[in-house]
Amino acid sequence: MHSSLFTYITHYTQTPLTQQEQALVQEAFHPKKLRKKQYLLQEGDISRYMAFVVSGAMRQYSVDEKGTEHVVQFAVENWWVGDRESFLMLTPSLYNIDAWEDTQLLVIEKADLLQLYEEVPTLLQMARRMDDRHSMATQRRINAAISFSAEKRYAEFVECHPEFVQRFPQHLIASYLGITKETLSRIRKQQVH
Amino acid sequence: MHSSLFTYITHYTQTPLTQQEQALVQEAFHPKKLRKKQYLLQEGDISRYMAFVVSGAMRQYSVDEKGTEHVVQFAVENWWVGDRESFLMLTPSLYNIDAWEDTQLLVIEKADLLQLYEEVPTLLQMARRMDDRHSMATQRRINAAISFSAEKRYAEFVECHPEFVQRFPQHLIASYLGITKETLSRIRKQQVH
DNA sequence: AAAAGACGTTGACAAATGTCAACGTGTGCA
DNA sequence: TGCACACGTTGACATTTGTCAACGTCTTTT
Repeated sequence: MHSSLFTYITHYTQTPLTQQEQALVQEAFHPKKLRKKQYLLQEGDISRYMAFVVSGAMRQYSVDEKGTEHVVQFAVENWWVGDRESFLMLTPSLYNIDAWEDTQLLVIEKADLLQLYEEVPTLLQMARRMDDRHSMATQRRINAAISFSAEKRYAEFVECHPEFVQRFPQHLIASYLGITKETLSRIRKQQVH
Repeated sequence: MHSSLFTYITHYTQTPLTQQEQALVQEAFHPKKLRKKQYLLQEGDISRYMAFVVSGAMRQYSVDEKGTEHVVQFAVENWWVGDRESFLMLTPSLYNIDAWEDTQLLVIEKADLLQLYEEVPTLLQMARRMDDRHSMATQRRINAAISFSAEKRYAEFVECHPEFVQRFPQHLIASYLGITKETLSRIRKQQVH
């Protein structure tokens, strides 16, 4: 159950965990199963844990006054989910996180994570690398949002996230790109030519 | 010259630097003056350093095929500038960074920064806090970009960044919000009512 | 098997935003 | 002093995108 997490950590740090470290990690991360449509977090809740996706697919989204959903983040195998702002500040979250498919998670509580950072320096290193990657990706997404047309944003999305294109329906991808499902449908129709 | 940086570090970590640590920091960060319109970084360059803004105002922006500029980030006193992606990956930057006003910087090279992280743990702690704040801010900006109307994005911007509203002209703020200067002008006209 | 719902598509129309050109006002430079 | 330039505004118009309703196809549920 935890082995994909070990693989992930090693992949990002080039440093295998010792047996003892593996034991500490295994103890801190608790398996959790979510069925399709189940919530991991609801708007207003405080995100008291972060979770590693072992298998399945999740999404993080906000809901506006009209009830329209806006996908802020997708997550599939070997991604992390959790609202960072709520987790860090212990404030009510602005977002919902739910399972788009039946999903296997490894969940860790904040206090345990902080302690684990002390005990397993490799994990801290991994967190830093992840943060770096995350900040680069968000910078690009912001630049795309303010610079590119909907058509170009979609093309970039398909190129950078083919795994999401197969996994999530178009109306969710549209909302991730900040457009409606109808607009995305028309963009796709044009591109076939 | 370096005192505002010391103040900043202490503010974010609640840990004053020792005399010796201050000396190390002072040695690693080099003062640099930029006149209005001077570049710190040009598209295609590799961002070999990060810089702390002591005084003045900078902007980071991309330029599209049509030659239109899109502001990705503003930075004034007590902010950091530098293209993180280029800095971390040592790849050519997609962005330009230039001085909007005459600006005083404290510049640090990558190798020196990494070494300083080892020597001054407080600095590492500061970096982590900054990254946390940065990731929370970008998450909100992305959510705004995909969920809010131009009008609402502007309202939020004014509320969250009054310092930028006074400091930068409207056409730059428009480009930061992903709209044209004409649209921003009309939004502002409506809101006066 | 039937019913309900999710998903994608299409058309007609409305609303938001962009484009282009013109103008007035400052500011700083020659 | 005068001239160029940056900035913001406005109008007319084009383009993009959203909204709403309808429909067909699947899949899921009953």
